[in-house]
This record gives sequence, structure tokens and C-alpha cells, in this order.
Amino acid sequence: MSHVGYGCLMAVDRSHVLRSAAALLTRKSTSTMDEVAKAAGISRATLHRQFAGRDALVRALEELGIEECEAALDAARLDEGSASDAVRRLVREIEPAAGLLSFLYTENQLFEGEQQNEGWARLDARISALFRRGQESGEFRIDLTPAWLTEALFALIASCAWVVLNGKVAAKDFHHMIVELLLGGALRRES
Amino acid sequence: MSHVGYGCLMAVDRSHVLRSAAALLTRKSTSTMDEVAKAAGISRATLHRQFAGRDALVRALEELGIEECEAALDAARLDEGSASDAVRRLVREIEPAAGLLSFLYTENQLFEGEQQNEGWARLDARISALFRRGQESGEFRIDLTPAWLTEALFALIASCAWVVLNGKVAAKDFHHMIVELLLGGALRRES
DNA sequence: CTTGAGTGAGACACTCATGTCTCATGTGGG
DNA sequence: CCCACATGAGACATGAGTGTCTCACTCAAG
Repeated sequence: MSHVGYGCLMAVDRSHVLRSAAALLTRKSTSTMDEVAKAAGISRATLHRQFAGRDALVRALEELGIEECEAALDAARLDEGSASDAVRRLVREIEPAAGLLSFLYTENQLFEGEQQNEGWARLDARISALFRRGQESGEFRIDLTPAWLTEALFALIASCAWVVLNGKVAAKDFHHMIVELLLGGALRRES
Repeated sequence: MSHVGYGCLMAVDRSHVLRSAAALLTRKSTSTMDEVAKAAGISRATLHRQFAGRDALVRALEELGIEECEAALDAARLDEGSASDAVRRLVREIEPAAGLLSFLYTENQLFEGEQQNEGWARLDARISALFRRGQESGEFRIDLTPAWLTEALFALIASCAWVVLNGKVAAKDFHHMIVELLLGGALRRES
């Protein structure tokens, strides 16, 4: 059953390599294939056998990040309860992927001309819908567009992940800092 | 008076080159020295004569960004009036530099090990002091640290500059989107 | 007109990450 | 035991960006 063992090992290794790469690239986004390989405990040759090149690796990380985000959105049950509670759940669920998102967030700006992965558009749409729902229910103010609130959410998540990594903010405050700052602005003030 | 003409021309050209480079690198942060030169309407040789290398160029842009920020802070008179008004003035004054800041914001994460320009620390300190003043005066909530509010402000500015560049947000809404989102969170709610 | 400084164009070598290749190892299954 | 296969180590070529240099041109000042 060589193909079973093969498949299993590949799957395990691939996942492990992706994790290591994500962790490393989060800290140093310019790491070389050599460094990524070392970090994963494998040789550059093996890394190259699993990912055709640096592009393929980054694309795979992008896929991973999108999958984790979508899983977080699912787990957060954005349609249930108040929109603010949904946002709280979302930030809670997405926190483990924050580091990876921080990397992809800056990396995506480099793709410039090339087409973006459609996954981001799907995520954007789902989160925008959440903010729109909050606006329509009267929870959120309407002078801040859903598109901007979505972008701001990602920006705050990436930024917070970065400052946590640098020790400027305690990791346990991640959720509080993001949610309170974002919702305070998105929530309509009770006058 | 060759040295006068020399000095004048260099000053003018240097500024113009920096502007072009900032504009280009804001859109495509991986632009080549060749592209930067083309964008400035000069040859790569001349570009090299003014800036020893890519590093020197980025450093110069960093200096420019810091200078513009400090000028904005000065013009915003952070010590006068309410802290929220000071924040509004700050965002207003800093808007012209937002694109450049967006570039430097992501670029700085690449410096990784190397030492950061002390200018950023000065800016951080001044803005943090503003948020602290707002907290002490009772305007801002105290569960969000000044350090985080400062980081969030920069993140929102960079992010908003980016989405404006991509047409997701109208340029005229730049100030409103940032200030309203940030202050809504930073301001203590009137219950 | 002549001179000189600044410039543009291009050639050149160098560095570095990347991608591809080969070969020896060793490990697990038949 | 033997074989297949994944791996690690390393050599090698490639391409891109960079830094340096030379040379011819232009234009303004003397």
C-alpha cells in the first residue's frame, strides 16, 4: 500500500511544512526557501518537491489562510444573534489565524497586477454582509460603509497580531483591543 | 556660482525624485531602481548619483515620511483643545502623507533585525501622549492602551490610504472613515 | 567659441535567490 | 535479503536586480 503511506506522509508533512512556513514568514516575510526548509526541518530539495516554487508555497499559504478564515466565519455563525456578538465571535475564531493573515495582508499588496484569489472576495462579501446586517438592524452606524469596516477589521487584526508579536500588546488582550476599538466605532451611539 | 546652481538643482531634483519614488513605491513596493528612475524622468545613473543605492533611497523616504509626520503633528497642535479635536486635526494634517506612510508601514516590517529609525519612536511617543492626555481628561476610555491606539491609528491610516488607492473608498471620505471609526472606539461612551 | 558640469545610455561584473539536476543514504515493505 | 522510494546534500545554471564604470551629448556660463 505504498500509495496509502505516501498519501498519509505527504499530507502530514505538507501541513507541517505549511505551519512552519506560516510561522516563519509571519516574523520575516522575506525568508528564503532555504530558511523555510530549515524551519520545517527538511531540505530545500524536499521543500521544492512539495511546492513547485516560492510562488506555489505562497499560494498554498494563501489557500490555507482563506480556508482558516472561512472555517472561522462558519464557526462564528455570523447570521445568529446580534451583529456585534457575531463580530465578537468572529474575532475570537479568527485569532489563531491572525499571524498568517498579517503576512498575507502585506503580501497581497505585492501581487499588484496579477489576479487576486477569489477566496478573498468571498470572505469580503460575507463579512461585509455581516456589517450590512448590523446597519439594517440599527446596531451599526450607517456613515461607515461595510466595505470600509471590513477592511478596517482586517487591518486591525493584522496590526494587532504584529504588535502582539513585538510584545507591545499582551496576547491575552488581542480580542479585547480589536473588538472594543472596532465596535465602539461601528456601533451607533445611544444618545 | 556653480556651487549655488548645483545646490539648488540638487535640492529641487532630490525632492522631485523623492516624490515620484514615494508615489510609485506606494503603488508597487517592489519597484526596481530602473522603474523609480523612469517614474522620476531621470536615468538610473542619475538616480544612483543622488542616492547611493536602494537602501539609501528607502532611508531617505523614511526620513521624508518622518518629517512630514512631525510637521503634521506640529500643525495639528496636539496639546490644544479637546483630545478628540486634536485627533481630527492630526488625521487631517497627515492625510497628504498617508500614501507614503502606507508604504513605509509595510516596509518597516522587513527591517526585522536592523535598528529602526529613532524618528518613529518620537512620533509614537507624541501620539501616545495625545491619547494618554485624552484618557486623563476623561475623553477616552482607559481599557485601550495609548500604545495600541497609536498603532491602530497608523494601521487605519495605511489601510484607508490603500483602499482609497484601489477605489474601494472615496478619497473625500478618508478623514471621516478614519476619525469616526477610531474615535468611536477611543471615546468613552456617554451612558 | 570654449569649457565644464550634469546627464543619459549602455556595458560590465557581482550578488543572491531560485530552479534543476545528480548521487549517496537509509528506511520500510515485499 | 532485496528493492523501491523518499530524502538530504550538494553542484550547477539561470535570471533579476544591483552597483560601478565609461563615453558621448547637451547646455549654460565664461
